[in-house]
Amino acid sequence: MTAEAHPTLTKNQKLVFGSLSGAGGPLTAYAILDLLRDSGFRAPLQVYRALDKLVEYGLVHRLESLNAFVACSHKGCSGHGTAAFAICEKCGLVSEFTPDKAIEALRAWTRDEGFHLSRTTIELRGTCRTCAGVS
Amino acid sequence: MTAEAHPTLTKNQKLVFGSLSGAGGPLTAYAILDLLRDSGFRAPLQVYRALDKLVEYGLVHRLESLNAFVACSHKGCSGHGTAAFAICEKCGLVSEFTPDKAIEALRAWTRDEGFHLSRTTIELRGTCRTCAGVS
DNA sequence: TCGGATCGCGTAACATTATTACACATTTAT
DNA sequence: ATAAATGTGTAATAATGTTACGCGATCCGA
Repeated sequence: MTAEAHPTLTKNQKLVFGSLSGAGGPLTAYAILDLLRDSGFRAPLQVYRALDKLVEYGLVHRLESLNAFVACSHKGCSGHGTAAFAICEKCGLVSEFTPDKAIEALRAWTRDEGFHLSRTTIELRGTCRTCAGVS
Repeated sequence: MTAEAHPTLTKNQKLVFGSLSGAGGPLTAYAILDLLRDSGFRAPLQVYRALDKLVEYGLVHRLESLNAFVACSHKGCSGHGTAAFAICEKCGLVSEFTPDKAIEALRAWTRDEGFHLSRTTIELRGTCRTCAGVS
């Protein structure tokens, strides 16, 4: 849970985090860039640099299977453990959750193997309750 | 484990699967393309089409966090369930395993949520026993 | 056995995602 | 005050993935 404080955000980091928070869902780096052109952003690197830091601070997660980024759902987020994501392939809804049992099972494997874990990606693809119901 | 037979592979599928099997580790689509130029491959699409099918048949896995592909480690593979991957960031070693407990825990979550699961990605990043020992 | 439907294949062009290289500015610690 | 570290801006380029189009082979029903 590493509830460590993160540094205060720089201007660009605040802008990127703001656009992700406002989006209510995942955005690609280039989508963020487009949103922030009015705020003076001109190049992808400005976005990627801010995202790197935000991910490092635990304020933003990267969705590997989407090549996109999403604000952490912990509202007053100050860092936390591994998260999992369920991604609806119909409506795009992304649900963040913390599957403690699964995480512990994976950790047990790493202990047995002598694997030093630094980062865990868990992403579920499928159809959310609403879309599954509609069929 | 859905031990269903897959269709016999086409020429391109065999070539792509062969290059992945021979590699002993993950390859990007473009790395495969380069390996197969001598066999007549000219364009990325030839690789991606074959990979799509091979993934569908369960013979190949996609590593989302690497944008790469790896042959399934089940030697005489004829399809199986969800796999997890531990990726060493020092030496590039990728270990495939089947974390049944973790998978069941995730499935339990999907049942509670009414989420219809179609595909599960579990990828661990870190340092393998050997590289961790070396420090 | 003819004809359409499906599937695989080849090629070109293009779209999307991410990084490298370089220069300058700002902040931080001494 | 100054050196080091961090953040910023810009341009160019690399890496990854997709769309569009046409052709040939195979499968299958009429």
